[in-house]
Amino acid sequence: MGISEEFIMTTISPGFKRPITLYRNNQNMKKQRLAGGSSSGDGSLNYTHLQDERRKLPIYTTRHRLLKALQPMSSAIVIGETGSGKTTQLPQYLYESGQHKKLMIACTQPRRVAAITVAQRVAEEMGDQLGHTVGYCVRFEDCTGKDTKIKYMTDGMLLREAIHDPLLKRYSTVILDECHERTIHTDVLFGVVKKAQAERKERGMILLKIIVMSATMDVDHFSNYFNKAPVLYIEGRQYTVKIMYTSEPQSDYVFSALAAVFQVHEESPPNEDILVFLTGQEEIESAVKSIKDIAKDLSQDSPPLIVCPMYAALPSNLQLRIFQHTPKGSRKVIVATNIAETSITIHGIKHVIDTGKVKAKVFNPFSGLDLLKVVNTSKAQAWQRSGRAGREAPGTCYRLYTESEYDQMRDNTLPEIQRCNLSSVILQLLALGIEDVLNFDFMDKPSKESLENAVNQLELLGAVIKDIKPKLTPEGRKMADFPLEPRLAKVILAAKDHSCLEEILTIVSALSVDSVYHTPASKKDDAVAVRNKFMASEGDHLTLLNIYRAYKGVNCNKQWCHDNFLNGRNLRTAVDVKKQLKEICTRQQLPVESCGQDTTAIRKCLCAGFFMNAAELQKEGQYVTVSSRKPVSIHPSSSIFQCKPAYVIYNELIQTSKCYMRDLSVVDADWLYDVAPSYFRRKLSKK
DNA sequence: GAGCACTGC
Repeated sequence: MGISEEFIMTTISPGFKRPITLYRNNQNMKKQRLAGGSSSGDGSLNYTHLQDERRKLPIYTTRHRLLKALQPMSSAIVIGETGSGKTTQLPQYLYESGQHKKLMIACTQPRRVAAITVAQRVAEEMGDQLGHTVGYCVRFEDCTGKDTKIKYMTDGMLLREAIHDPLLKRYSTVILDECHERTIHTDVLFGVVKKAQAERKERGMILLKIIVMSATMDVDHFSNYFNKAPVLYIEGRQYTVKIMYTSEPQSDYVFSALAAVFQVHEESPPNEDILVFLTGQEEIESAVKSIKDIAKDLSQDSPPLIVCPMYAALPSNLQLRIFQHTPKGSRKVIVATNIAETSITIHGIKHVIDTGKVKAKVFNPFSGLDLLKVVNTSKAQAWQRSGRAGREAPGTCYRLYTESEYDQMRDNTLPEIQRCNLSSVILQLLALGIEDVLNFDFMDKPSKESLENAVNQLELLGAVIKDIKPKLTPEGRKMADFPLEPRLAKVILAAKDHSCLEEILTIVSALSVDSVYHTPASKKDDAVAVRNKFMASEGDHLTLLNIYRAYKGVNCNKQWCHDNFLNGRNLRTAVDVKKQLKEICTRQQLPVESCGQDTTAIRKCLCAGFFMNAAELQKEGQYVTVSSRKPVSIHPSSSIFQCKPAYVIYNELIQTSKCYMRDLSVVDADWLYDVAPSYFRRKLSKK
């Protein structure tokens, strides 16, 4: 093994070691050192103060040893807990020491906000204007310049860049941060940077240094993949979090969470805020209501409770409430989804209540259907959650499950790449010039079925030709240029033949952002009634077109969105997406034309990308899918729910009480045959 | 006649 004692700065103990056991309140209580400390500061701090701050970070004491160790290494794994300063400091150290060799240092993040805020902080620390030496690059925003040497970016962005430059020639170092999260992008990047490194070496070019940063302890896996790369450990700045387990398994985790909230509320001094992890919007809204109702009946002596819901679909103005300072003498309770696990950090949290549950997309390989289901978290997730109680001071985490239930949890969440449709990934790898995609060097290889599925879908779309190895077609190359799933990219390319790219770009943009609808549970009927005016008889795609046009017609007015139960944030994103897609179309010399009122042209284009998602009305009034004759129904939220057209196409199937088609358009059988004659001949002969 | 976690290009 390449791990040398000399390189191990400090060993830390994340949650996989046996902790000390104490007892109180009949509950098993445990003591554990956890991630803590905060590295983000406010923007007004001056340069000298910031330099002091930098020197106080745990990573600072190891600076020289770290640089000396990294100098000769082509690849390294850096393990550091939250608060160690690795994300802000390591790129600076490499730059200051000249190890960047005049090329850029890339540091990738799974999330946009992280890339932006870290870059801002580092620019400040260096006393430099953002976009000069230090910059960031995320979708819709490139804040880098000709002098940029340290570039923070989303992992997806580096992957996009790699399509046009597979050897990553502008970079001397690529730091892949937060690798323990195992996003589909970092997992693909692992293989891409490894290949670039080998090829640059072979061609005698400047070597590519790869640094993989992670909070995980599963270091051997990472190290082995990168040719037994050495592992460096950096100490974190952490506070003790007491872990409590329940003595008995809980049958109703929402009820237990409410009980826990009020137990903590009674036992703890005010100003110690509580963070509760639940699974979804509805559950959270109802829990928030219950907490408020119960709080009304509490005695006058107990501190006032401020209860805030938090989930991604919550409008931004309501999201901001969780960051407001808690008035002295009261207590804030935040009820959140796993958005509070990594994406946002809330100050003042002293108590975490962890139900041990999360809503996750579960892929059923037998039906080929996605299903959103409440499942148990992994151990890693549980530790991530408890860490949220120890960011600024020692805290407590109440786990609403027993210790033996904890022991039965899987260690890590399954990497995204093993539970997703891979058609985008395969298309990207082919565009990167990877010849043998089915045998690509993944750190954790997806199943053979899942890879073959993806290739088959791409073949249907005309993006690849199946030979001994799948080969990219010129059309596939064009599709890869779009930041869209292949089916939607295909719809755009098809628009050329129907002179309706303007409308198609709008619909595709609206489809590729989160829901443009906002439906508060209490005003469901109002929302449906008000939005009725946008409904198109041809289906949901044209309804989206109507909404987008109306939104632009009022100059993207926020109040109008609110009045019409639409999500302004997501509509705004759709406008940005459309602009970006339009630029790519212009580069590809696709004429952006409008078809006016001709919705037939639009629906024909949609068929080109979604013909494999067609359903046919049966005599009994039931729909079946054309691909597998599976019984399906129109989702009640669809604008054609009341109608019974002979043929429809849909964007996705979702299994709940029934198997529902979502986002539909009414189509003509002839259009389907025209767009994929051989596919439908095959399907016909099966009948 | 129903209900949708979270990211990202």
